[in-house]
Formats: sequence, C-alpha cells, structure tokens
Amino acid sequence: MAHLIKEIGRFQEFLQKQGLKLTGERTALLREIFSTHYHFEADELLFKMKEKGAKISRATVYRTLELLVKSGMVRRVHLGEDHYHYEHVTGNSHHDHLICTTCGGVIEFNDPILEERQHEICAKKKFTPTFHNLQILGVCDSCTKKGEQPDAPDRVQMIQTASLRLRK
Amino acid sequence: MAHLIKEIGRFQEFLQKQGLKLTGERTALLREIFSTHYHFEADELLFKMKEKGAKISRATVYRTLELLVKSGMVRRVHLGEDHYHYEHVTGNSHHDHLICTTCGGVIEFNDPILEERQHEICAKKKFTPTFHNLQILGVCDSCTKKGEQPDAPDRVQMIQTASLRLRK
DNA sequence: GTCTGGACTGAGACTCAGTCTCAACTAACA
DNA sequence: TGTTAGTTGAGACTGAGTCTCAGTCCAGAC
Repeated sequence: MAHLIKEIGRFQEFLQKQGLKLTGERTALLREIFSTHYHFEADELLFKMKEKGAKISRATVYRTLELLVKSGMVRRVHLGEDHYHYEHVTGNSHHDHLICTTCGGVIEFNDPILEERQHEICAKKKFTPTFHNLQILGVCDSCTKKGEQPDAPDRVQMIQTASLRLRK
Repeated sequence: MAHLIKEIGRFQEFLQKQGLKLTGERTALLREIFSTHYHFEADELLFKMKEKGAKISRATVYRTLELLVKSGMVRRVHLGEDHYHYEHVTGNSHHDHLICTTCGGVIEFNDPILEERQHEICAKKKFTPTFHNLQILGVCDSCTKKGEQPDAPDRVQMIQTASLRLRK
C-alpha cells in the first residue's frame, strides 16, 4: 500500500495549506476511496464504511468528498443523470466516458484530437474553457454480442438513469 | 403563431399513436414551452404557468415533459450538475453547450468534426453510440472583457452549480 | 497540567427536484 | 346512461445532498 502513503501525504499537504487537519475519519475515507473504489457514489461509500465498522456520518462523507474534489484528488462526474458519481484521480489523466445503457458499464477514453477540436471551437466562440464533461451513451461490445439492441435515440434520455440504477 | 399549430399537431399525432389524449393542460404547456422558453427548468415552467393563471399541477408538468421528451420534441440537458434543464427541439439540430460559469450564459454549437471524431472513438472501442452529452464550462467573451478571471480548473467542479443558480 | 479557540464530528432536521398515489373528473363510445 | 380508460390536482413521499448545533478533539499558550 505504498502508494496510499503518497496519497495521504498529498491530502495532508493540501489540508495544511488551508489550516485544516488530517483526521482519522478523513484518512479512513481516503484509504477506502483509493484502495477499492473507482467510480462510486457518496452513499455507496458511506455504506462501505459502515460495513467495515467505521463510524462515519453522512455529513462527514460529503464534507470529505468536497475537500478531496477541491484538492484535485477526486473528480465529480456524472455517468447517469440523476446524481453525482465520484472517481479518484490517479496521476493526472483527464478522460471522458462511454456509458453502456444496458449493463451500466463505463469505459474511459482520452482522445487528444477530440480535446484539440474542443479548444478550436472555444477559440472560434472566444470562450475560455476550464473544464469539460463528455458522456457518450450507447451499448458496449459485450452487450451487443449478447444481442442487446440499442434503444431508439429518442428514448435514451428517458431510460439511461434506470439502466444505471440496475447496476447497484 | 402558425408554427405552434404544427407543433401541437405533431404532439397530438404522437399521443394518438399511444392511445393518449391531447388535453387542455398539455396544449397550454406546449404553447408555453415553444413560444417563450428555450432552456428552462421544470419548476420554472410551473411558475410561469401559475403566473399566467393556468391551474396546472407539478405532477402534470413533469408528466407532460416526460411525454414531450419521449416524443422527441423536447430534450433533457444538464447545464449545471444538480438537476435537469429542458430545451425544446426546433427542426432536428443536435447541439452541445458552452456554459459560462460566471454569468450562467449558454452558447450552443454544433460541430460535425467533433461528432465524427466521437464516432471514430466509439468504433475503435466497438461501442454503439445512441446519444451524447458534452458541456464545456468556462468564461464567455463578454465576461472575459469585464475582467472576470476563469476559475482554477480544479475548482470549477465545485462552483459551477452555484454560478448557474445565480442566473435565476 | 489545564485553558482556549478553532477545527471536526455525528445526529438528525432540512431542502429541493422529481415521483407516486389516489380519488375525482373527463372524453369516447356502445 | 353506463362503462372504460386516460387525465388531473393535491399532497405525501423519496433520495441525494446540505445545514445546524451541541459536543469532542487537539495544538499551542500559559
């Protein structure tokens, strides 16, 4: 778990700069996030902590996630439409998501050409970008092989949330 | 308002196919959406209807929006992170959004090169896309001219919701 | 050692968008 | 007129996320 020491150090450094403290609860959450989860929800994290016997409240989970997002170590993403998901940031790799509306699976990708084109569009519109968010919804290879049909495009907006919920 | 007759006709046709009826409430909502709103929230629409003296309940607003989305005449988009926004669809033009985190303004764009690249990425990953969603957050030209500074990229995720709320 | 101020915590109340339920209503049609 | 099925409003409900507040912790000051 040598890499977790590094992550904890980074978080502590960030906290100290703000006059904040690295507490037992914060460390426990950090460990949980970086050792097992990848994409997760706040309440799922809370549940996992309780399962492990750690007494950590909802409020602390949300407060700590906020700090982790501010520190840049965790990203807020939305894979469905209805509420936030989180993912920890390892290294610095920005990426976007392909989301299978059938199985709820998430495929990450990072495409420099796409990023470059976005910058060109912003330049043309005299818009200074700071952050972007791209989700492509559809059906993944393995679901296609199982014979799943992609939903009609008009319908995907209505069903995507339901599909993602199935995954829990 | 000749174009509204066309819209109402399209909606009625959709409803009839499902054995549903075009009621006064549904017509009133359709008129409101297509005559004045562009990007709007469900509760904002409800408020506008009440302001005009139309007695329409929250449940009916949500139910009608769901039908309109299913019919393809209205799209659900998320401009901020916290809840849905809706936009009516005129013609068939798909587009994405540049969202100013300072003034909450929304600029639409449609870029075939970007779309094409997304399809290439999906093909490479053997993913069958049905729908996508791209928001680029940043600072628009007029805010930049007013001297607004873009927020540090790490922070944008935390502030975007708040900024959009200011716009109401 | 103990004081003190400020950060931290858990419990639970609260908010707010969105959903659901249910009884009353309405339109279509035999 | 009776039947059937879709529609509606009111308000209860849900669930993610936020806020409040009293109590706890802890590092530095005395």
